Amino acid sequence: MPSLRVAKPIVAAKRRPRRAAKPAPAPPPAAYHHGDLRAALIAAAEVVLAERGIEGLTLRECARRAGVSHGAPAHHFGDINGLLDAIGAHAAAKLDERMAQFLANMPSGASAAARLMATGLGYIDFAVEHAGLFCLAHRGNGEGKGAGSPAFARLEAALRENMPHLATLPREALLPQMLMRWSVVHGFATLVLEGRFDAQRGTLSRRDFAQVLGRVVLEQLRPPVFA
Amino acid sequence: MPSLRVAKPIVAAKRRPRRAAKPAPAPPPAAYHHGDLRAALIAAAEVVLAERGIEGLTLRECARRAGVSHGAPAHHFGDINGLLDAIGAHAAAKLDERMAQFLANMPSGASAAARLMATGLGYIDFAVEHAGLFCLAHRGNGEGKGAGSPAFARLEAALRENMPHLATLPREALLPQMLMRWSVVHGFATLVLEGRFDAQRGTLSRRDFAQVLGRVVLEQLRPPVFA
DNA sequence: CGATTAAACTAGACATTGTCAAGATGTTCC
DNA sequence: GGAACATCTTGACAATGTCTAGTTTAATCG
Repeated sequence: MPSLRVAKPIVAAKRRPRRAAKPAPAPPPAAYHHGDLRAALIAAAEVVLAERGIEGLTLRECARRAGVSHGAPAHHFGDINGLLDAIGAHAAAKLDERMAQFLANMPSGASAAARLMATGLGYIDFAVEHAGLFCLAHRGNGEGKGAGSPAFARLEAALRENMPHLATLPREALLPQMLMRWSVVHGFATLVLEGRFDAQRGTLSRRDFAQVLGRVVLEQLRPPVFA
Repeated sequence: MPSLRVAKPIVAAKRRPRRAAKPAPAPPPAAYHHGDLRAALIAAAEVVLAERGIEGLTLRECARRAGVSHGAPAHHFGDINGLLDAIGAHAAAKLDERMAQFLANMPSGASAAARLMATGLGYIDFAVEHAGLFCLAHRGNGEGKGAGSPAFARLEAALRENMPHLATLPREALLPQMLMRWSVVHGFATLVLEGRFDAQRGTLSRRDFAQVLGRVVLEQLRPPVFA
């Protein structure tokens, strides 16, 4: 990284200028020369990320895998941070998907507490299985982040379900609870990713171990506050 | 990073070959040509880290600041990961210092819960004030990490104090509690560092905001489980 | 005390990376 | 058909990590 000087996103912010009327062939803003190179580059990047980790993720390597010249990505992402942000947005969506999936896999009669736990375990599972993506999922201020994200809304709903006597409280009143639970899950996932518990897990895969230990850790949060 | 091939720490692991009898001048293994270049490089690295963040930290920049040639660091750290690990070890020690300091600043009559909270706030404060160092504090399997670290021992002591009825329990019985609390603090610190709450903090500095919000979040953990 | 050995460091080279500028190629629209 | 434009290529440049070989300096030992 040669120039870390001040800030020169010069060619950065211009994603989809216009998408005027056009009943034409490909779906969204499809192919010019290549066929939606932007998506292809992101896909390539995710493969690299899974293969060589975050350290091996390079603009040029992505271009290579996509079969284009090394300068091509610049027009779509401007900067390498642009690419990282794009992957991050995709990753955030996938993370949310995983949580929703864990939630959907619960038996229909499951308690609210069990469903709350499930979303947490989904978060942890995604982090451990896709470490690279997970690291990039928290970038920029894309609208899907922090408060306002679907994940946060799900957390809020689960919490209200779980504590009936708080169901009607204003949001600020249970925000601390939400933040605390978010912190536990995020922190635990991070610690696992840093290999902090690798000494304790025997023959179990990191993923399985994260699930069983994660469940134990999250159990510590019960009984729900003030219940 | 050219070669991510397999693993070639060739000149890596040889820190202090021998330190035979020698009542001579400088303290530990002091100066050969430069005067403990190793320490000077680490110091320079920490300055760079504070000035330009983790992205601006380079072997060559450190060498420049220390006034040595660009190849010099290799003999002390072998790899750039060697330097990062060295800084990480230093950072871990400083993090522990900060927690101990927060603990020491408590009034002598403070409750066990308040002291437990204080160590957590110390953790958070260090993370926010020295983001770069904090990121590197969790690397490798240096003996000061994870279970077995002084911080972990402190946490255990505070927990036993806080829950008298658990004071005599075997360690495994309260390990989940320790992990959970570690996760909250670590997770919250990480979220703050990622700028996740920057929209909510008004004019407060990130550091101050982390303290007040951190306190609120950690309050949610009381009353202590099963108490 | 002088020679040898080894450590600490220098200097040069190389491959790789991010970024920029300029040009070539195809698409869209009037 | 031709202008305007987005897309992509090519070539260049500075900067970085790492390797190799050489140079300087300290420690050791006969």
